[in-house]
Amino acid sequence: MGLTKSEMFTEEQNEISNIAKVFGHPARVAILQHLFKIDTCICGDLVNEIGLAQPTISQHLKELKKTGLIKGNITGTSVCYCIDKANWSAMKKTLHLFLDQDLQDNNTCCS
Amino acid sequence: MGLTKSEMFTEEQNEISNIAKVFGHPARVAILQHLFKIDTCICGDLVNEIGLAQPTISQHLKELKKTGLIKGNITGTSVCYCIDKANWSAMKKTLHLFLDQDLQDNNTCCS
DNA sequence: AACATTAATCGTAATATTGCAATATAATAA
DNA sequence: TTATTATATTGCAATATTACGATTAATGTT
Repeated sequence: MGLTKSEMFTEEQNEISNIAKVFGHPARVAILQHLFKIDTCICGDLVNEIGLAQPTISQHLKELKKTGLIKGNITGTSVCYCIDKANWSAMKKTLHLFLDQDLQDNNTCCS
Repeated sequence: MGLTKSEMFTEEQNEISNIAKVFGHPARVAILQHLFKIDTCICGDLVNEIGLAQPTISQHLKELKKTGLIKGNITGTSVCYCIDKANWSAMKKTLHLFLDQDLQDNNTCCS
């Protein structure tokens, strides 16, 4: 159906999957990497840098803004986007908790 | 179009987004968390644990297996699924490189 | 005012994802 | 052999995502 049954899962599970979904497109990964690299940006740069059409980039930026990973300041006719450091840190903490789970190494069935 | 233009991005960007896409559904997060918790598993457990229909769980397991995060051993009529530790570690390394990027903190435009 | 520039929004087409009923497959039990 | 049990596969309907042309909105420039 294409409709995720979010209500069946814990808040943590939904939070993790929502974060992951944002990273689940190479254009958004590329945008974030570029923002990290130059540490300041405008949308036009990204259109040239990444090669997708301007409306497509704008749409991806909107997704990133919606989850709070980036923020944008309007400066004249252009918009300056950059990483939202506080939210990035919070997101990292959530993901690390999930990724850094350790196994007790006592599963004899799959070794 | 729903068709990601993967060829426009670096191998690293595609790798990160492919990993993230797997985590981009709460059912798959729940499956992985459960596998970590009990450190051994069969599919039937997951159907009860998670509450989605058996074919749906089976489909999610297939995704997880495809990316190598889990592996399954056939034992009689049931299949024992568990985390693939080596691949999990490799995946973690890739994601950490991306997540732990640091900002030079010299962006004056968005502060 | 008239035009240029930049980014957002709208509308739409194409593809992907999710979920499940029905069915198939495979191994075991009776 | 005939159930029974456990999981996979198929087929399909519904929703989501991706991409972009056309347009709009907002600001800046001449």
